[in-house]
Amino acid sequence: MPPTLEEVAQIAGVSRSTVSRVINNHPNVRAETRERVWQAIQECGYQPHAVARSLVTNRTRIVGMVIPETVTTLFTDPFFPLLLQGATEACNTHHYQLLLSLFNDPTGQEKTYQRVMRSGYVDGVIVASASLQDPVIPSLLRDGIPFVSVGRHPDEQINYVDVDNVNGARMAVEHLIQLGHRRIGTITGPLDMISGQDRLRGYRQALAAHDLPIEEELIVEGDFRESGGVAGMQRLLSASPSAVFVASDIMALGALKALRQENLRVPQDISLVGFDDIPLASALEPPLTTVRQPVRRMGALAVEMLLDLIEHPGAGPRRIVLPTQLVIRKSCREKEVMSS
Amino acid sequence: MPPTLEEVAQIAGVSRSTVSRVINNHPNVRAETRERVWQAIQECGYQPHAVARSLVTNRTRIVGMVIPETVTTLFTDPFFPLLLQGATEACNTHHYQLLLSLFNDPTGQEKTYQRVMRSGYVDGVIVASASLQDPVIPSLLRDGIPFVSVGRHPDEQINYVDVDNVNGARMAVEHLIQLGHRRIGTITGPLDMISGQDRLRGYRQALAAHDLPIEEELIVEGDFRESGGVAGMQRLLSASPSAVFVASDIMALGALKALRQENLRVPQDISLVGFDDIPLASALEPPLTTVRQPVRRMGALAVEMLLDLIEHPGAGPRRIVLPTQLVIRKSCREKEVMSS
DNA sequence: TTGTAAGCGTTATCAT
DNA sequence: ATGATAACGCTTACAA
Repeated sequence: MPPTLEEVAQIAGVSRSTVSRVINNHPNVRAETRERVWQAIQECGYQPHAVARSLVTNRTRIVGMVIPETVTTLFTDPFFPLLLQGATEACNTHHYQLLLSLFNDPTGQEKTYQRVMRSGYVDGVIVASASLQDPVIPSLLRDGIPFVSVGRHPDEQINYVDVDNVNGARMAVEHLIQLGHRRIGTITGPLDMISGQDRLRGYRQALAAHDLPIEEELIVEGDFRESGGVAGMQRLLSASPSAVFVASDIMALGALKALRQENLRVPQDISLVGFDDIPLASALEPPLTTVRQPVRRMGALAVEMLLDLIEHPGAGPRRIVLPTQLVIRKSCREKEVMSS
Repeated sequence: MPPTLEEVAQIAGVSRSTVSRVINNHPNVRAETRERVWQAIQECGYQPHAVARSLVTNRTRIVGMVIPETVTTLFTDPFFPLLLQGATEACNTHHYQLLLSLFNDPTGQEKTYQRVMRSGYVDGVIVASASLQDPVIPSLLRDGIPFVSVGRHPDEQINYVDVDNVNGARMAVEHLIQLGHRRIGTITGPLDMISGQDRLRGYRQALAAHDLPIEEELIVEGDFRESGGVAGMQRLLSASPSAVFVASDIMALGALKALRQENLRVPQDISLVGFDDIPLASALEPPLTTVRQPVRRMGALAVEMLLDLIEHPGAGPRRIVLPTQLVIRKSCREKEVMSS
């Protein structure tokens, strides 16, 4: 049996409360007793029992990371790993812990939600890229559980951190425009996700800013998966774009494969820009020009925002939008101006 | 305030204990009261308070996943994500939760260990690919915390799940031998990890089985990272192998880049086999022949073994070794027999 | 500055 | 079959 407060108290010859005060550095303890208590603590290797503590403080120092059902298959995409890494690191520095919840059982969603969220184990949660109709966010709101969303959300009262998807996409497409491309297609993300919508919006903004027409046949909806990239590119080909902005690197890989299938070369026959800058991007042949987003940092900031929320509830909504960055590699090339 | 047992009891007109019995399906409750209690539970939306429950049962239904310091940078490698996914899914089906701990602060290792492991929040842990001198395993043993290691461990008493690294490596090298290669190099994993050692052992076994000499200059130690693959291949080149078994796909990517640098083509000039079968492998040019390991399954089995351990302590050591599988793509080619 | 005692929401023992 | 009641290990008034 691990030692308890009581035992430490015995050894130090004080009461339980005094030991408790020492551990929580309450001010009103005589320096000498404080000393004696610490010694007793060392002596028996005392470690506070977090569960018991939580029962009275109503705080567990555990935050949850909720990854909704729809995206668990994307786990091979380094987005979640990086987000997790950032989040865990922030937790470590603040002496919090991270509980990982995949909501991957569509039928039992609500049940799982109840079990996980209302068990009292988490002080708050981070919700990773929920689609707009995901039921988790409304539930959280209803239950008054502190949370921050990774990826912005139209609802006014929701705290989030996000990257500037609109601007990132816009930079990507403007890069293509500057290279002389005029027929620029896009394979979007799922349009029920804000990030999917935002990247499409950036695409539109870039075209509009350069007085290029927006043609619906140059826009096909994808799903952030490789297979979606393949299918998207196949459909897009009939609209014969000279360049394509693909809303994720994983889809860009699919697009590349589809092009190879058709014996089209990148960038000679068609230019490609991705989004994410996952390690794969630089490993592709040709190395992919793409938009880098600070995912790990986003994970860390999400945790910090959440802890702030937990410790200072009630303040106005918090939002952070991080910048993105265009990384130019070798998948784009100038479009020669044709005289025809 | 969420409802407590007491309130449910009030509504149902019974005592706290009876409600508790109903919730834990104890047999000795009259069907009719049971019914009334369930109704009361629905009525007020009661949810057991896990923390309070844990205090008395000494069980949290939380398992920890410990990822030691040395590997956190490898988080972009899909190994951990997949392991996590498998583990989380298994947790879900058994109504457990998963607490993720990266031990990424080398100085505070022991402190973090104490805080996380001895806080009483976890019923047991899974230790992911610790190096042989990692201090976590001895600590766990000392503290009597149930755990299973992902990756085998020489210590007799340690429970683990692993893949058959020896055999996987052996298959890979035998594939090269069958293609006619005789000078086969290898870039190993870190040799302070059992998986690194085992894959090297497989390499040696394959050569030995075919009466090929083992030349030390054909063996260079890597680190499971891309940069290690680059460096390894550069060194290996002076020994002029016609084929190389690289102990991880990520390193194989590095090796490929190093070869490109030297204007050597794969597989025309040199054949390459990797290990892991991460998504990158099939995306490379040429698609990489590699050894597939069931990582996700390993994660799920690790959790299941751990739960078994928690629920039936004391039984003999448990071990699972899963088979690996050679996936032939396009990075290897027959070695023409030269008459010189 | 320190100690006493109540209470957090459960489960478990022991009566009834 | 059900109800008191005592833990579980801690924090926190309140008293001294």
